Amino acid sequence: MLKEERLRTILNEVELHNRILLTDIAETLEVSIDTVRRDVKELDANKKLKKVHGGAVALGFITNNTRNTNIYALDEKIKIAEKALTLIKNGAVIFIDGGTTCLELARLISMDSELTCFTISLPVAVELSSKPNIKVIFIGGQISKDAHIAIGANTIHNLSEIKVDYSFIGTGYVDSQYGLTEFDWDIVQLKKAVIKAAKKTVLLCISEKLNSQHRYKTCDLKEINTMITELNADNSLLKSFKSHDVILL
Amino acid sequence: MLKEERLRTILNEVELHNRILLTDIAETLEVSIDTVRRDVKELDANKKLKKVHGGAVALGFITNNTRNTNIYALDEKIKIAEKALTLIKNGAVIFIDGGTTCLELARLISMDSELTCFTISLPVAVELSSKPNIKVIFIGGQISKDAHIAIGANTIHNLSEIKVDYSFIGTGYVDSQYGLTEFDWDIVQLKKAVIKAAKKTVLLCISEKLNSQHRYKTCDLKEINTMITELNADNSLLKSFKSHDVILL
DNA sequence: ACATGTTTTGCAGTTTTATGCAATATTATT
DNA sequence: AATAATATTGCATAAAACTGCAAAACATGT
Repeated sequence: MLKEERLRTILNEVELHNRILLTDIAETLEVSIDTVRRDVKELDANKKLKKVHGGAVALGFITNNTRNTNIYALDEKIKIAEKALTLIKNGAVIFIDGGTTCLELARLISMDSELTCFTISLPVAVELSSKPNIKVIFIGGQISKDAHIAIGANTIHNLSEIKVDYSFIGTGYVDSQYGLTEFDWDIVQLKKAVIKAAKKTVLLCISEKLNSQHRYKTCDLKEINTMITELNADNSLLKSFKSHDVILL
Repeated sequence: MLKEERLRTILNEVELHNRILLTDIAETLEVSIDTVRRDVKELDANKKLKKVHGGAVALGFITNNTRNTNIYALDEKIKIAEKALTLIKNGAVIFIDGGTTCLELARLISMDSELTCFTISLPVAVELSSKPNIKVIFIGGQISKDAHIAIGANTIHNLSEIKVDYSFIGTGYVDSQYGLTEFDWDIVQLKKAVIKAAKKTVLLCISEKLNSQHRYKTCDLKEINTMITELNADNSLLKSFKSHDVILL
């Protein structure tokens, strides 16, 4: 049996069962345990699986554990969040919006950084509150069942009384002509308040949402100071945004 | 079974039930208690959960009282919460405090019940927001790192503008003579506001806290309409509360 | 076909890791 | 204070991982 076949077989087994024992593989492939060990080591080095004591497990087996939902385009969102993170200086006062991309940003903030973070998002607040040096202020309100954020008049009123250095927000839809739009009227009111409460607004937006629009308008593009999206976003999509300050990965 | 699988199983159990007993895990996984202990220790070191005497609790499942990291008391807390649940009628407007006992109450509320719930506790809000028919209103404020509740002047101000049917609260210490007391002055101010915001206040309190007191006073016992504690609480402890309206299990 | 160098494989000895057990210490509970 | 439950520690054993080495398999150039 060729080595390549063995590697393929091992990987298949791991992906099928999420885990394998080296002894089992050695037996079924009729090679020595040392050979299997070397193979698995190689696969591990190539990030195909994770080698553990006594066997190997599929990559997704270890990670993703604390994440309860499967997030669409997670990799892209993490990259965007990483870029956004570079804007945050120690000691800053920021606002972090709801949505999965913003949640990734909250996740990425290091334990050591000292920040004051306002948020309306329950998951973001939970994530941040475990970081000892982050002062977390939750803007209260009724919690929406779908987005898990505080909404309503009281939330908007509270937002009107603060001014943060940076506001990191998401949007439902964004288009060079129509600006930022949403499906939900209440969300629009909220986002308007968020933008008003910020010296600078940073839009975190996967390319999927570029050049799409909906019924209710949050703001024009010119009110957004920085937009972060993927580099691989279709150039034709991006050129219409070029007149504005767009950071790409 | 691979060690990796065990770690994952333990983590899953913790996240599912918020708490586990080492003895239970050892039995289900068919390994020695020492092994489980080592595993949990490792998970704790990796910040995946928090190890406590006799077991482990999920992160985010935080007590507001360091004295009380004992997971055995949880059974009692659940019983107390179950009793408290009987007071909640459909359509009611209630407030639920922070702390593990109140969190248990939030967990027990059924998916079908229609309620309006105010809270200052992040874990309670997270728990309730998954229930479709509960209107959850989070009273905003700065999130305290230890208790994971909103505190501060804004929180207290917001509380001053609401009136709920029932307020379910916990306390650090309770004594027939000194009433409800706390270790923390800010918490006292908050609890005063909570009591003021309620038509009726229900104290959820494990017997461990009976006849203990601390520096700062929240209120007299007579301001509490109902106190719920365990039946097995020492009778001598309870008789001094008899002049008040005390519900026992 | 042959020699040479490289890669792969299995083996033996050694080191590391995982696990359970027992003795002791610490922590809850009464 | 006494008792029970849980933690910690050191140790023994077994399994697994690592290391160096030599034989086998393979590739390559002549």
